[in-house]
Amino acid sequence: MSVTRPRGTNDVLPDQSYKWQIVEAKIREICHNFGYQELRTPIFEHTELFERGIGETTDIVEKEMYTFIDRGNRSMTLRPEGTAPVVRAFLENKLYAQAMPAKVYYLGAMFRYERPQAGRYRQFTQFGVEALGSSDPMLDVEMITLPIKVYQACGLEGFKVHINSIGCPDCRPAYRKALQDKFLAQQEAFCMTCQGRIERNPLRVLDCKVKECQSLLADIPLVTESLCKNCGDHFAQVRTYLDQLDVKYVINPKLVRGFDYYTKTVFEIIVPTLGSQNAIGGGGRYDGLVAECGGEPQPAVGFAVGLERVLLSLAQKETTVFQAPKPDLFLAQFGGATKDVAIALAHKLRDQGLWVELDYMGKSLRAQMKVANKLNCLGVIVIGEDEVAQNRAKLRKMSTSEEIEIDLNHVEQVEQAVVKLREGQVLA
RNA sequence: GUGGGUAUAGCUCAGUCGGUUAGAGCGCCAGGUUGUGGCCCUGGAGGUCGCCGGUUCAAUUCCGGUUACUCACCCCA
Repeated sequence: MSVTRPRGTNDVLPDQSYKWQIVEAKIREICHNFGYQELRTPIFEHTELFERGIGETTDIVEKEMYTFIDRGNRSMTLRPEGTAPVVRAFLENKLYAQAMPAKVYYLGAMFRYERPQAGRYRQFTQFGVEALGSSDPMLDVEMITLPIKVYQACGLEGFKVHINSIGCPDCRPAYRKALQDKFLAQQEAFCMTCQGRIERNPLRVLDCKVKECQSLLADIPLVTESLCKNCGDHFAQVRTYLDQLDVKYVINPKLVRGFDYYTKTVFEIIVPTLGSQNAIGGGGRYDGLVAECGGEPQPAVGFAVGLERVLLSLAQKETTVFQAPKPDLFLAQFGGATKDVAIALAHKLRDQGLWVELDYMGKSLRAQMKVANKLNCLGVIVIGEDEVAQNRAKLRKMSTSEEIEIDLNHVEQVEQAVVKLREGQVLA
């Protein structure tokens, strides 16, 4: 029996899971403020949805999907991203028949069969937002500002926003052709991967990391100068709103995204200190995807954030957002009747919403105090035979060793003391 | 899928130029304090030296393979 987790997966242990809960709570709060509601889709979908939605020739579809045949001989795929399922749910449940745009978010596990690396896992967690049914540039801007709010709420700093427009079916083909022709003229000068890209997706050559390739791009035409009027106006309006909101960004004409469905606005948010996998969020407009999935054409825009990467970049710096939770009280006892009293008291206090710890290992009082200290308990109540006899006990504030007497029959005395403990006030 | 690095206690790592009982710090447990934590002191538990094979009188050490981790490419969150 193997006790190792599958490659590229992670256990989130108790000393980390509270951080996830905080990030998730921030996300839900901010989505709520922006008016986005959660849409929960299945973990797996019909394989065809991703093949058509993401694009047959993308890396994800060609070699990264967890695809299996189910017992009914259907081809199923663990979702590698969240947008296509949202579009499917939008169409299947006829959300377009309700008030538009449809504003939804999702939060959950995605799966891609890739070689694991820092910030890249086979099962990873994405939070994403989608707005379907409107082409208003205001929504493009919300897709950039919303994740920024999330990062800021988590105490993350030092991220950079890159934006670009990659045009639409009216203007992109011409640009793509122009690039391709230019590259083909000196094809041998490019690296091997780029030579392949020239055929398949010449835009991808733009963000190649090989120096030789970059040096060949000096006088290539920029997408931003090849946009049709509609796309150009749209991009200008997006920038105007961003400026008005004082959002810092850089226009990166070489920013290209991997999925086929993007049109017009694309953006990425990067943490430069994160290593090679440094994009903590990205997205863009996908005005053609709804039609591609078989619905009436609907403009749409969205983004996704990789939570492992957010947590990773947060781990690089101290932040006050992530305070480890502390137990309110430890009830120390000596066994026998004192244990019975401690159990009963713990039960009552827990009913009042207090986090109450007990000893389950038969430890001595001294050892129980050590445990309480190790757990960072705010206070300890020692319950011995004298205390049981008199129905009174000492409550000790661990940070200062201050002690007060409490009446074991009056639970509200303990509650009041805990309020002070949580506030860091003196008890007396 | 391609290339590099690593694998010794729960964690971080020493170490063995191939040789008898493989170490440290931290953590864990107990005691010093027969009813009071942090600091200090003492003691204890805990390892098939990743796995399989080869060379050798002898392998944790050398060699090959394998798996995992890790970094980078590719790509992406």
